[in-house]
Amino acid sequence: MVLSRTSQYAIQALIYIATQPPGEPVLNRDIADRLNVPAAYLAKILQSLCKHGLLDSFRGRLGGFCLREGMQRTSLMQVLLLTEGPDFTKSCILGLKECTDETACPMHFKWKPVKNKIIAMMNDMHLEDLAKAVQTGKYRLADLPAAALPAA
Amino acid sequence: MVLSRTSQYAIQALIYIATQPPGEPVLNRDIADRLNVPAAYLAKILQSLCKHGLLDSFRGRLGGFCLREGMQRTSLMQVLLLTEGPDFTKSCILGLKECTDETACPMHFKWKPVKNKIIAMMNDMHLEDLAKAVQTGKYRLADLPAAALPAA
DNA sequence: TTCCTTAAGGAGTTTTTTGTCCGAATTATA
DNA sequence: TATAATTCGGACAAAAAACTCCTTAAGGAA
Ligand code: FES
Ligand code: FES
Repeated sequence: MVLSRTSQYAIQALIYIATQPPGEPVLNRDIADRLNVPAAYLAKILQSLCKHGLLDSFRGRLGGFCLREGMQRTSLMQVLLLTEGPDFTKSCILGLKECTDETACPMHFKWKPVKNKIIAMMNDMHLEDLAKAVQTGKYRLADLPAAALPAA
Repeated sequence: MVLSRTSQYAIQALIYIATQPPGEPVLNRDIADRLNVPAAYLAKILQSLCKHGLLDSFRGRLGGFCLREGMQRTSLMQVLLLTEGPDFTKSCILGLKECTDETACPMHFKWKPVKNKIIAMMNDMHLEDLAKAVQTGKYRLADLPAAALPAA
């Protein structure tokens, strides 16, 4: 309804990494297993997050991915601007090229406050906090694996 | 950010048809020209809206598409349930299969009220009203055609 | 030094979405 | 009845998104 798979995987992975002890690289394979997501695809996403400075990567034994220093307080908006593109916040819900009060489509003045809510929400959520929420055990980062479902 | 192209075209077309005198079929070609969208693709969408009972279609001379009787008060939600699928309102922003308070992802309790806003908004907007808004001339259904832009 | 493990990077495949084309069916009108 | 205008329906094509595979480079440890 709102985010591409790529964005979803990126956010899930970043939160998961943020739940892990800082400085200890996390394996792509482990993230993919944990999130139940295609590993080769996730690898591309992590690679891109490295290039954009959110993650550090290390090759070889004891390699993997870490949150870059100071990136614990990265907001989801920062992530989404990378994964969805810089126009993420600028779009008209009907697809018009411009979305301003002066070029309003018939949905504009209803949509605008909702859109602003979404933007505020994304600006307001940070990896750190989401990771802590996950660590309480009250929230899920991925679907329950089949093994965890009640036996048939 | 939120709607597929198909949904955008469908809504635009329905609003446009709703601005036209009822009972006088509107040509696919005219809608496509007016909205500046691909005619052959739009035709498929209109065909599907017919099958789902929102529109009536007429072939041959004086043919075209009309809003089905009583469909002036169709809500955008009704349209979106057709174009985005019946799970439109059910999705987790992180892509989890379930989105309930019991199966919450770490974004759930922030996202839920926003999502409910979107749903309420879509339930609240009806073709009739949107069409009237367009008829005031204050709102755009499509990007300005190149012809309407200030000369270079 | 050699082996194993890991990410990097590039090319390619599959699936979904978006968009095109064309012939057949239908209808008003001359 | 012939003709032109229109939607219908199916097949096809292109583009974008999601996903895979393979080779190379780099790093740690035996
Ligand atoms: S112009 Fe359409 S939402 Fe702003
Ligand atoms: S479970 Fe993720 S938004 Fe509800």
